[in-house]
Amino acid sequence: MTTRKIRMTQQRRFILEELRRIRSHPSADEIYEKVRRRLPRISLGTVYRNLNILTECGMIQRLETGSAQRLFDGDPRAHYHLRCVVCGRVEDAPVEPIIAIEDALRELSDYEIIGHRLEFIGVCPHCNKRDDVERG
Amino acid sequence: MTTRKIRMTQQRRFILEELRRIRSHPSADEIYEKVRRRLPRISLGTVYRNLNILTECGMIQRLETGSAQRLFDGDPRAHYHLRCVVCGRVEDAPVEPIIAIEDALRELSDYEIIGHRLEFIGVCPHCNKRDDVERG
DNA sequence: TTATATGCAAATGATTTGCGTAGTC
DNA sequence: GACTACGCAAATCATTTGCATATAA
Repeated sequence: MTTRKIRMTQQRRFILEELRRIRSHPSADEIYEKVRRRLPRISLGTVYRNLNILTECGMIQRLETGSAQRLFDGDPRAHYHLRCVVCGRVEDAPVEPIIAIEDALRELSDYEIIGHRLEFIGVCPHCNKRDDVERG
Repeated sequence: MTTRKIRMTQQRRFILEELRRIRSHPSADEIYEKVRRRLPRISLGTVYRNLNILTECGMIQRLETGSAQRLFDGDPRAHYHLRCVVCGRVEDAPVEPIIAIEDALRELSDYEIIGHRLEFIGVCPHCNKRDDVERG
């Protein structure tokens, strides 16, 4: 449990800034493209390293997706997500987290429960509209 | 939307059998190792192909994990999971799914909600015991 | 000053795919 | 017999890592 010293480099700051500015939940590659406009010599490896460090520090969150590619969330607070099955986009769900949801399980399981993740699955308005058109 | 004909090959049947027999949620590689005992010439590619086809058919489920590796679940019914943060093991959570959980969001979101996934995070009894020992 | 971080490129690891052959329906 | 699936090996894709150099504290 060595406490590591974190230096605030330009790369790290820009990555964090982009992540906080964007409402969506971008992939490492999307962040790389954004930051590259301001820091043309940054490498993709550096982006990955920083995303991992910032995740470990609890300054950002890493989202699991169905595919191999992960997404990142600049908001470190507990909140739920809403995923579009058609286009894969992930947004924050406009509901507050319900911590009480863990209580029932505490009595029924021999696990020590420390949290939960809830994700809603749906079709976003954009894809919904497009589906209508395609169906005629 | 071409309806594809699915043939029940030995490989496919054995994969399905293993997945249904096992209570845990194995990776493609673990399934490969199990099936290989009965079908020594099966290839890992075939295992992946079948796991994907069975997932598309809704006969099994594919689980997202924090890492790149996916896990598979022989139970196709809607149910929640319980993940150990220490060892990564995933079990079924001993609670019934609550469909009503989606209702609140239907009014608050412009997404067409079609489902949700809930995962509890905790420490399994096995890892909990080990932690105690290590802390002394 | 000195440990931490970077850029680059090569390595990794899980998963997918092309192709010729085998097996199911 | 026709068409799906298989085994094998090579390809792909996201992510990680080794190393020499640069930079924040």
